[in-house]
Amino acid sequence: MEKYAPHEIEKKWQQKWAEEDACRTEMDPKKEKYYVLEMFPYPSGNLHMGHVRNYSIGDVLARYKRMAGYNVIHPMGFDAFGMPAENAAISHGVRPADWTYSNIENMTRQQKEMGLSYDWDREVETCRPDYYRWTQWLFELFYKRGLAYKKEASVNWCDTCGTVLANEQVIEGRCWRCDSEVHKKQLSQWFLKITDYADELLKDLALLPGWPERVKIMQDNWIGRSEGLEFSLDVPALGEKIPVYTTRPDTAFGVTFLALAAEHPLVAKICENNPKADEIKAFCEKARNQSEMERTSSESEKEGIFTGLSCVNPFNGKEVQIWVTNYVLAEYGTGAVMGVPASDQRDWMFATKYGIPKILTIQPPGRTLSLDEMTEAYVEKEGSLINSGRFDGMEMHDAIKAIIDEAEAKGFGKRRVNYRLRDWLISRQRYWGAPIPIIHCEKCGPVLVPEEDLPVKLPENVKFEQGAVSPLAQCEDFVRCTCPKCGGPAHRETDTMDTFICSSWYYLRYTDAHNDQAPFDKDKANYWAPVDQYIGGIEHAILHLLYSRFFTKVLRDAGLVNFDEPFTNLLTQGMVIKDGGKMSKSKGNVVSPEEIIAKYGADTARLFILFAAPPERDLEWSDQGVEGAFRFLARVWRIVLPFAEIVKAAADHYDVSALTKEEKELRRILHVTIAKVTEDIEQRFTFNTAISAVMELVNAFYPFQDKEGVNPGLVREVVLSLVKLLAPFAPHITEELWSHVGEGSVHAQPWPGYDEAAMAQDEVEIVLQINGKVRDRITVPAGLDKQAAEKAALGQPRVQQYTDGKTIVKVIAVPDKLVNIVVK
RNA sequence: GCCGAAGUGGCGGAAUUGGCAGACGCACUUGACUCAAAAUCAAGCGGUUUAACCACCGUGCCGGUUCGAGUCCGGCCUUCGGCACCA
Repeated sequence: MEKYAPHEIEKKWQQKWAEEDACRTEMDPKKEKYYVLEMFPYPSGNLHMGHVRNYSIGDVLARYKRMAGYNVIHPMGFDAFGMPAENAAISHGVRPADWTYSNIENMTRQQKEMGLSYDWDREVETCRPDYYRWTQWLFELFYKRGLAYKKEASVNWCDTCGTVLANEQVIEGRCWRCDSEVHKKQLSQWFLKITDYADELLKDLALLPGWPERVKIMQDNWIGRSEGLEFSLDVPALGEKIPVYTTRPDTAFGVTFLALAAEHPLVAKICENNPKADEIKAFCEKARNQSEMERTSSESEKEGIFTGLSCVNPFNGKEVQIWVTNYVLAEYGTGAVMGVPASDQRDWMFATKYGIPKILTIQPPGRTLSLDEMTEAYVEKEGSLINSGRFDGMEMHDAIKAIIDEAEAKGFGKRRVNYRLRDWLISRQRYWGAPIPIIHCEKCGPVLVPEEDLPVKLPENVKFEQGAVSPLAQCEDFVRCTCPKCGGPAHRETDTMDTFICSSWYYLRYTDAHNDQAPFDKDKANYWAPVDQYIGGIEHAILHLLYSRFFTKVLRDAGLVNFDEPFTNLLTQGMVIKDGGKMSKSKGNVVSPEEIIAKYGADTARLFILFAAPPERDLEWSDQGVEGAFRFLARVWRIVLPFAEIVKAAADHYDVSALTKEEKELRRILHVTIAKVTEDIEQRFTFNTAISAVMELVNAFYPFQDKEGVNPGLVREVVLSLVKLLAPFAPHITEELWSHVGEGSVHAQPWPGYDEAAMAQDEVEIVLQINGKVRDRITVPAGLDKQAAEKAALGQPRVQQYTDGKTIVKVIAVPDKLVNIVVK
């Protein structure tokens, strides 16, 4: 017998599969489909262990589902636009396209070396004109539906990347990609109106029982729905009204000031003819220059300036001072807030600092607060109203309703729902992205590039320089054009789209990757999509996973797809860590997949990574664990091959009743294993326990290699099942072994079924407990009833020893498990 | 501050419905094979105690429910992750 030599085997079968197009799938409405998708990678140049883990999990599912009889689509592609390509252009002078395509080539080679069962014919690369043509087409669709607009706004700007960022891409005030501090800039930018779908995006989380709870909670928090009252306060001196939003209308009688955001539009008018105008303007300027971190940290100082003006609280007619502050957010609600120091901690701190009065309007149940003794605001949502005129004594939740009703009845306010979610800022002042297909005409304003002129291709004659403005804006040939509407001189939009747009619809393009008439054919998309099982990192919990949901809903409303949600089930895999931390170049703890595959082969790499931890948890890399996985595969090799002749000669059907006791036990273990592996893959995704079950089967089978005259029918059953059970995890070695024992490809075999009857035991060991402590074990016939088990237990000498001279209070018997005797 | 997840041998982990804690693997120890080593095969492997059996202790901590708790309930502690002036 030859030794297990993974490299020859793997290369051989990878070639064969490629030649035979083994993973190619076609739409077939008669067959039930299954869509397995792993998040497509950014072409950084090399696969890392996180990719290996992601793809190994997906490949097990894809291969299993194929064997289970589904028409499986399992595609791969590249999320190929983005900053690093442009940075390479700046620092190394390579063209972003060349850099990207050579990385894709290398990573594709690495993916192929892993033996992943992708239908490469469906591959998409988002930076190719035949893909971004349709990204642009979809932008136009959004535009026509009123979901894309350009507006001047205070936006997040990253100096290092030289571009604006979406809210979702700012993490603790820093850029998600380069970690440099983000600051606000007033710019005119393109947005997608995701807020139009805020309510549905929130509500439909309920349609996703197959998503991890924490991802749904994160999206829920991010959307941040709140219900409350919007009402206006008159400013008699200006003849204006200031609308405010509050979730605590019950505290409306406690308002002692009105707080405006420094960016509030009314600030300019307040400054007209105002003796404090210079001071106010200086304050606003200072607030605007504070970093995101300084302004949004809850610990930072609340500052403000009195405008000298007042407005009127419509609920009680009282005058309240108008202040401009640094802690009210311009973008949320109305950019103005009613200040209630007694019921809001921020307002409390602000009022204390500036000597603004406080009025207590809520008393908690069971105790009496007084302002003199309070050191902080009472913010609990419990209690009843005081100092609130006609609402005094009312329970606060009832008061919320009553007060909103009154505001609506009197016409100065209305019920309102607010979201934390903001519209998606999609403009990027960068080159390597899909150009926004808009032409700016002096006469006609912004005009869509006609559909037949798409794609708006990226020009190639551009310069890349550190710190320069977008290369596209400097490219005269690109910028200058004529208006499609009036034919007059015009200029192109030079911003490109956020790459998250490209990745918001790629899973649909896979269903019809070569279509040059439409982004995808409706029937094909509706057959294959939604994705049945999506697998990827938790880092996309909000970003990509929220954007894709938004896209899907818009496409549904446009009649392009007939489902509400893109990803029916989601599995968020844990990180691969080593020495307690995430693998990273800076920590120097990186293990390269290429090295591992070169040393042990892809099957070992896959098996280790699937065995070391359940998919959702972080996985600690262990070089010795990899050795163990390799040893196991070699063990399988050694147990299967010597039986090849027997297996080939034996018949499929054999007389089970003729098996010896040991043989029968082996067959029992086999069927238990099949059931266990099937359940673990199908329902729990616990590949670690599935693999351990196969190891136990191999351990049970091992002694049989030395035995004479083992039943050939049983040997055949065990060997063929074993190879099939392991096939999704280690596709190459199993294919090689299959070529010695079976016909065709193992991956085209039906998944083995199990026989409940074979799983049954004749005898079982039960535990005998005295007061819950295990004192003995006995073997009894399976299915022995309670009385008989009890009797057998009480007859045991060890049991008698413990019960002797004591009173038996109670006996609990659980058939096939235990007998517990309670004594006193 | 709010929300969430987790805490089990030397290590990764298992115990799916409240019923034998530690499956499987790694590491380690011993034996076989070998001139020797590696590989392989066989056996052992939570702690205290013991020649051995036995016994006692043991799933972050304190308490509760139960014949029986890693699992359920109440109260903490620690670690990690997310959100964080959203009115």
